[in-house]
Amino acid sequence: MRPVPPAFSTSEASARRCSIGSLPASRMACLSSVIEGMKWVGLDWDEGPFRQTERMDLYRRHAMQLLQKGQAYWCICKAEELDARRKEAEAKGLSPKYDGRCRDCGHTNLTGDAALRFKAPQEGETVVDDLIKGKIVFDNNVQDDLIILRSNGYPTYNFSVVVDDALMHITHVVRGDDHLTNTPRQVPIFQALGFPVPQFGHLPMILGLDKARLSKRHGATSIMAYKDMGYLPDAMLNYLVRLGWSHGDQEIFTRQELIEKFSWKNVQTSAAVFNPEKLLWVNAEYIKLSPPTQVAQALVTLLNAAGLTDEVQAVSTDWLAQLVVLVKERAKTLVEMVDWVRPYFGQTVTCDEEAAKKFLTPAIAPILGKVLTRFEAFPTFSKQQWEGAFKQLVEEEGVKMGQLAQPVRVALTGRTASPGLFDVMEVLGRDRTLFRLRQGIERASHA
RNA sequence: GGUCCCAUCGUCUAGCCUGGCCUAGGACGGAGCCCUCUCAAGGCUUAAACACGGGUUCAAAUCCCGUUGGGACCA
Repeated sequence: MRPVPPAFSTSEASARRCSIGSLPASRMACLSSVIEGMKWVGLDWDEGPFRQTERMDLYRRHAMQLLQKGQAYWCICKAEELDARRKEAEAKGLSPKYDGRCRDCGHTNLTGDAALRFKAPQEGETVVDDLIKGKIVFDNNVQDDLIILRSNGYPTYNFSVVVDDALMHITHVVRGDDHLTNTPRQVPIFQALGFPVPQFGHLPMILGLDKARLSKRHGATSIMAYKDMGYLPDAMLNYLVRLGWSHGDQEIFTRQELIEKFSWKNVQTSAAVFNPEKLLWVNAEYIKLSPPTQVAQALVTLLNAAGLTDEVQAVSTDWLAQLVVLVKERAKTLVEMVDWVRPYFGQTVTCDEEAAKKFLTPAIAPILGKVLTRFEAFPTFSKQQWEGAFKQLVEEEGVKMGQLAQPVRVALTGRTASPGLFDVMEVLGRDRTLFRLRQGIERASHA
């Protein structure tokens, strides 16, 4: 899936179409994951998806129309013959295109196993004024008389998309640049059918780290895998759009900005390498910038997945948002955030053994006791007051801040790394802070 | 093989159209420093690129030609 900057798809003249070729059942699963991915990042469409298998009569009708107008003809050459002749031509150094044997024979399809070929113009040139690549000129004399209906009666890709685009009044065809050379094959079909030719825009491909085209092969995870890995849909969209489009030095865009600032001129012409590290950074930015309630909402899914369902149900959404604020600048993904946030659920704390061994020692227990006493003296929690009291004690005891802060941190969170001590206390609340402190002292004294 | 597309730091890119302001700017990642109760975040500094060769011009990353390299399509 190649995301198109939303500005394109919102331009009033165009309906947004999601079309699906004829796929074997095995690939339908793959397709639904594309649709799921589009929905997740909020790429919307107005019509469809359409299944080409349900539109057969449309394609056949238009094919017959071309036949009647003399712009198509039945070809009775067998596949093996064509193969042989192609190889022959190649051996002689000629272009391997169809030799036009049946072009003017006026064959009919009596036997029912002829293929219908489009009479492609053989003179002049087909000019495509691409929205992204600019003017591209193709010589018509290298164009093949391509088959539009196979001998089994099914339309070929290049024909069916033209019929679909025309019938659906598509004004802008924007697709990967792997379709670039299909364009001069399609344009004459629009013209032969008497339809206006839409504007074309060919976006460069996205490559994997190895510079090979991005595919499921080399771990190019499906877009939904990023949801599970804790990426925000807005971050995903921002990264993907920015990959191949730019607006000066700006890196982070709101959806609105994306729409307002989009311009074809700034779409990159060359392929881009997908860089997971930068995506990670963009995601971190979004975690920091997005409304905490929104992040919290996305986090809940991951929390549940991590088996914290009961814990989540026990707390308010407001408190979850507060939690997000507490840890948002240290988590680059929601999965990381789940881990950061774990210690703040429940009454007691799960203590990291090594952390406890190092910081909750008998030696520190007495000072910890004094901390507890001072805190207990306050009937309610106040960041300023508690921090003041703590610092005063540090000074009186003649210890370094860190010497006391780390043991308290371990007592409160069970870990040696956490957000600011007093921010932690605020989220924990007075009672749980005191409770965990007492437990810590208990543990320290008996260590 | 033919046709078409593409080419600026490792990566995403600005600049190219409308040559001079480019001793090539930003971002990710890297290195270093600062801040600091830990971990982050943040701030500052730094290394790192115009694929190559010819032209045109007073002047080219920018215009022209060629080469090389990558890619797509055709079967």
